[in-house]
Amino acid sequence: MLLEDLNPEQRLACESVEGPNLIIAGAGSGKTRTLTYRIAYLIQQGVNPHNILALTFTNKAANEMRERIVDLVGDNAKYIFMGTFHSIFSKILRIEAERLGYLNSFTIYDTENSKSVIRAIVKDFNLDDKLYNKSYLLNRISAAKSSLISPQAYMDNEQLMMEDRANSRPYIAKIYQEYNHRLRRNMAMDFDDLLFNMNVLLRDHNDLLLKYQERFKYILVDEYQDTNFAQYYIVKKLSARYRNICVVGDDAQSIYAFRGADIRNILDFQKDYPDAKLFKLEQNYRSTSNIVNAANSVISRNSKKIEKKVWTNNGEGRKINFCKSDSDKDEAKWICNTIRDRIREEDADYKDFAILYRTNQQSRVLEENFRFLNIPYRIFSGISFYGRKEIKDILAYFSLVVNNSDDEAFLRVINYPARSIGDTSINKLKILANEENVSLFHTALNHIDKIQLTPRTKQSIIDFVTMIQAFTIEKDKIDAYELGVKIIAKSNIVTTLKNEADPAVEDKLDNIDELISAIQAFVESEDEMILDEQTGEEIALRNKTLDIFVQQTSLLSETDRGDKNDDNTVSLMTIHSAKGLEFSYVFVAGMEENLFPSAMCIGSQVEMEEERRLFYVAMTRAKKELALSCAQMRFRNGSIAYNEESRFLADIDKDYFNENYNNLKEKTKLKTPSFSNSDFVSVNRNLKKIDTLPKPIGGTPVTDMNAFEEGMEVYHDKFGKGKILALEGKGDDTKAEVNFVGFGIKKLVLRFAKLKLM
DNA sequence: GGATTTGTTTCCACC
DNA sequence: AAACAAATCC
Repeated sequence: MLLEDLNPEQRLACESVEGPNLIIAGAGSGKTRTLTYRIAYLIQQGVNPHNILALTFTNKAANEMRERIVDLVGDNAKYIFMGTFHSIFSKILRIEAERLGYLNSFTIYDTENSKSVIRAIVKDFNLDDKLYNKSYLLNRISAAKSSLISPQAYMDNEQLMMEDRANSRPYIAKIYQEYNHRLRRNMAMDFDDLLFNMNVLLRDHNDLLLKYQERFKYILVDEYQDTNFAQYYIVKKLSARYRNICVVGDDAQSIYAFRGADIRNILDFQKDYPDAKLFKLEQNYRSTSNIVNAANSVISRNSKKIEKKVWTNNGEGRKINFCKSDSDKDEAKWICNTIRDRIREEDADYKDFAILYRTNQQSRVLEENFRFLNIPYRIFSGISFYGRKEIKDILAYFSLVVNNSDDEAFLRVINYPARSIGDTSINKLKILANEENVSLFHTALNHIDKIQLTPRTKQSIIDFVTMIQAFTIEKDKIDAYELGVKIIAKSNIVTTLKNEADPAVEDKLDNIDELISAIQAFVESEDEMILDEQTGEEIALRNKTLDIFVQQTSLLSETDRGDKNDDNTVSLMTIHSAKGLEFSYVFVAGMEENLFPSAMCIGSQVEMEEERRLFYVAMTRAKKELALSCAQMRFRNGSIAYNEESRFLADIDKDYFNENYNNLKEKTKLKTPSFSNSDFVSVNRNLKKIDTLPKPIGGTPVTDMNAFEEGMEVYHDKFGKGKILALEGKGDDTKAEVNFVGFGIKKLVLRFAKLKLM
């Protein structure tokens, strides 16, 4: 029997096939397994795979799940519609593009493209680009789109307009409007448009709403805690007819509020569907009990959550390993050494290890060490494969061929490789394009005679657009591989690269080869099956054309990238990209205040709770051993940062740590005999204690950080009287070790400590 | 028009 | 520190 491998709760969650269902799945509770079996069970019960829509968090997860379901219930299962929100709805938008006034060859803009469009608008509007910062604007626009607020709705929204005025940025609505206008002119959609336009499609076209409601009779959503309003609304609309909606998630792992994810979607599911059945998967099969309990103690500090108790039958396992090093370099060394030790002493391989960090820039120093020590590694985040310049250049050629209206692509490649078409000529083209209200490509092709250009430049432009046009004519006739290889050859990018005195040329050529292999794999991949609405016949979508390749790749994340399966490498990635993954040994590096939790969240309770959930996610990736590390000194953004250890360390009871941590704390404790509380940070949390402190007494405030000397008696607002034991650093970075009466030795950054001389 | 130098920005996570 | 944009020179 299919479901006999599941535990009782998992099994109940699978068997409840009809109606609204909410599955709260704790970390490591076999969520993917349950989802997989649930879908397999649906099919076994006679549900047509065509009628199943499964929305997952990564494309890779979708593909793995699909394969597993095929294994369980047979080949028919490959027809289920499964993938990320963005990839599924981009496919539907492609099919229905004309309803929205788009061609189906529309381009999907990534963040870089979007920012570039915004920068151009700010320039054209003659606005201050410091005030109208492109990242800020894109965030603002993205937030609006994720909440289904159109430019018009934005202008009509008093709240938003008031916020912008209060921020001295009254023109954001106008920029948003112009941004959308330009995207449309470029026949492009940004990431948020894929969701926004899907909503428009379902809102304005009743026949399509009905068509997809009928099509997707059973809807499953994974990682529901990370859905935003636009996603929530699509799901709500699509499931409104049959109400077979099953959402799976864990509120404790909600980590995407920054991009509009709304935790209320999962918290309020039962309000939306009062008849919803609730299932809780609480048994953790992944981690040791020490890790599970430590993670529980962290998440228990958060206030807003659905009650659940994650537990495990697994053995206690090893205590949490810890290292506080002097610098980021030493931290990296410690991690590498520990990995080597484990591999030598235990039955472990490089692929069993992951190093997780809060910010991408932390990967650099780690990478240096891995290189130096010859430990094979792979960085999953940071500059992704498709973000590399040489790859983006080629993809821009592809985009322009597929969609001649794509001005961003045009501008990127018009003079790369150099064709003697400089800024002056391009600006003339831009002005004319604006007057004619057509794309740059179109202007160059049809209106070139209207501008004054040197014959040489003019010929260059004509040659360029003629070349692109020739490719465009072929785009539906030959497959992506054939056309792609042709474009790469004719564009001369490879030859140009070879002539550059760039030490990284070999890498770049390798990357281009990898891109070509990816196109080949795409062309050779199995055809996607669709159902003919009229006849009910299954049809293979055989067009492996370049436009589909381009659309598909723009939605790939680095974690989706096919690892060369037998890759035995240590994984380096941000905690965000580690979501859903697991490793035997997990290192969380950079456990420091202002880094993790990020400086931007300190001061906001809500954001701090999200950081804490992020830490929870990091901890629960580990199966066998969890190691946390921090550095006293770290290079960041061109300067040295000194940070205290992360407050999250103190969220974990010290019993869960090994001696590395407790010895360190023991030392501190010995130096501070008068502070008897064993919880070494309770000072920070225990407000009562602070309230009972003597009221501040007099003293001289000090502004010059060099005025302090060892042995001086000082006064601190919270810790009271103390004596300076040691000073280190100078100027604004000066730190002091001060022995406070009743609080013991504290290390303080003088700039913030507001010490007074007694 | 193109190369080189100088100045400026970004410093949180991502589809 | 490094990536990016602008300014300057040839």
